[in-house]
Amino acid sequence: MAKRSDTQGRLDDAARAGWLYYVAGRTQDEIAAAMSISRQSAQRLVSLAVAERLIKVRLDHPIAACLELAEALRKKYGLRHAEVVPSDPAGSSSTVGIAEAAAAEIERWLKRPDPIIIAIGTGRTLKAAVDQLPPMECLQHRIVSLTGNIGPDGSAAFYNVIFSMADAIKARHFPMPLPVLCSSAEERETLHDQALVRSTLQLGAQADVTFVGIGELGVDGPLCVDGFLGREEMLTLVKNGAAGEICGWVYDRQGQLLGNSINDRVASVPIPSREKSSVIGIALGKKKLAAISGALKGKIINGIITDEATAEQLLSG
Amino acid sequence: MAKRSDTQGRLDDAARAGWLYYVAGRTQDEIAAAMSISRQSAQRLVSLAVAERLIKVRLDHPIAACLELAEALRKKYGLRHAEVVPSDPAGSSSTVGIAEAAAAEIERWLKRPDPIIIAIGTGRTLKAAVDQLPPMECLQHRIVSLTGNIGPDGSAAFYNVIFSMADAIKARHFPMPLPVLCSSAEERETLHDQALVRSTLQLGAQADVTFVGIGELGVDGPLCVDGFLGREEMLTLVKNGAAGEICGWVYDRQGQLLGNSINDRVASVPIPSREKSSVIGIALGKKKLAAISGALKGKIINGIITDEATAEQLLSG
DNA sequence: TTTGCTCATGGGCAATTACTCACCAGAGGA
DNA sequence: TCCTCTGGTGAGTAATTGCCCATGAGCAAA
Repeated sequence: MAKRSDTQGRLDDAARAGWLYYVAGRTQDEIAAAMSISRQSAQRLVSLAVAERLIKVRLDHPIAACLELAEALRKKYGLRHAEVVPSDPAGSSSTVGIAEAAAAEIERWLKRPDPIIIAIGTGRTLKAAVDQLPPMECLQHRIVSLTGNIGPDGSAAFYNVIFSMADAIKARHFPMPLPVLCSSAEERETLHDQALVRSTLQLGAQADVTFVGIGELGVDGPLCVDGFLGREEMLTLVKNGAAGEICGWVYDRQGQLLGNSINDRVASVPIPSREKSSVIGIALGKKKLAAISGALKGKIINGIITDEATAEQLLSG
Repeated sequence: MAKRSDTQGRLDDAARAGWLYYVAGRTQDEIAAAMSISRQSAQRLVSLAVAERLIKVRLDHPIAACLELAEALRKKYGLRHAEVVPSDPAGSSSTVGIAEAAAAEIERWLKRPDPIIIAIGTGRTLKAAVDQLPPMECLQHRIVSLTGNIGPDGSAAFYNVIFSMADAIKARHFPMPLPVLCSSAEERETLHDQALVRSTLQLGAQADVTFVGIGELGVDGPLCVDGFLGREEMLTLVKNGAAGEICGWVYDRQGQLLGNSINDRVASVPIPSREKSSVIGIALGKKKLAAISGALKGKIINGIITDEATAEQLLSG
């Protein structure tokens, strides 16, 4: 019984010490003097107060909610990187805030002094992010595009992001001199066998970090809007369970690549290893929810940059 | 990337750093790495977060000694509410600790779902408490100031607390468009007869809970320091037995309002009924002892938030 | 354009804090 | 009674943090 009351008294002391430390801002030495104990004991009491959750810290800032969501996402999906930006309340645009955040993240990688390989996917959101990049000189790095740069009509694909990136960033960049979709698996094989293409493919496979957009499916999704797929093909895909697309690779709600689909004809570099490198998806919005969720569940990506509203839906789902 | 010079962005970063440090428990080195800044910058952001009061620390523990004192106070003076916080041993500041405790109590009232009327007095201690409040949405409540918001020189009275409160709390708030002291009893009557003022007076009278500071008298007391009373007037008051003031209402050591004094000219709302509502005084310190004691003895207040040392003196006296 | 001011930065260093180790005291069981 | 286990203590040491200073960028006034 002495033990019980001692424990109680110790918690009181812990509370007192914690109060003096955190609220009154005194040092542990001063607390030790005030309570007539050794400095080490004061330190123990303070850390006990923390461990017993007597001390509650709160952060009054809109960012706090975002950071908590990011932490939750990281935990739920085992991510290497998660970033949540505040939702634009009036937000209809799919790039508000997220583009800046993604640009900041890209910039962090570009600032590294050691040479790395950065792979870049495609998509409007990613393009908006890249457009936010300030001019930089990064001759130590190599930047490689995961997707072909030739559109369905033979012109340059507009949302091939690597050219926008090359405008701002001085680095060696490697576009893919291929269409986005081949007409058949055989054609893809032939094309991929070219020396130039092969080295680019190899480069992509070695990427240290990859940034990709995430496309939703449906007749309003980017694959259709940009003319890579016809309306009928798309409807068939959706009927077969397709939920989203990254660099043209189509997957279902669990993030499993579809086998009997256009995936045989996608000319893109396979998405780099999520074991050995960071693959960061950049997307937000209700329309993309299934696509983002699938990519996370199937571990097609191991990093995400999104907004508050989307993060909440991802966590509740 | 956004310009680093903009204040908003810097505060966001400070919030991020503060969150990572206090909530996630990372070291400043880790934060620096995560945010791609130097460790020193991370440290600056963390201390900025503290300086900007983005970080709020609260101690959640009923400390035995304080509880005992609180219980004794409650019994001795028949109080509805008594709260005692640990004294800062080296404490010179009159707001350390007590402000947090008072803020917690105010927050408890604000969190009530049923609509209530909260009346707010004045004073430095009370202002410090209100400054600790986190942003809240409480549209169901009404907050009314007991004192005028026009200072002796015609400017806005700085320690009129309701405006600070309005910054953090989203609720209907009703300041008093009056001076603190009128030049005569007649002027007061005229002013109080205005329709707008009358409705505010009425609102104040209906308050469910009232928070007031307690001011000591003397030439160093707030009435003099803030220029509401001249030195001579004050000395006369003290000679006549004045011991303290709440919202400008001056009372003696037994808590009886003085009849022949400035009380005829105080424009404040009468202190709400202690029979039907809670009137909580917030004060500590040896200088205020007579003022606090008088307010308790005369039942001008029926609740007190103070510190350990003051509580002990109140009980021994 | 120059000048002067403000403010963020990074380095270095001293103060402060956290952790590990060895030891001790009391409770409870064999 | 003795042993062991739990939980606390102080010392020493490594890690972390706070502060000062010189520097340089951005900006407004001259």
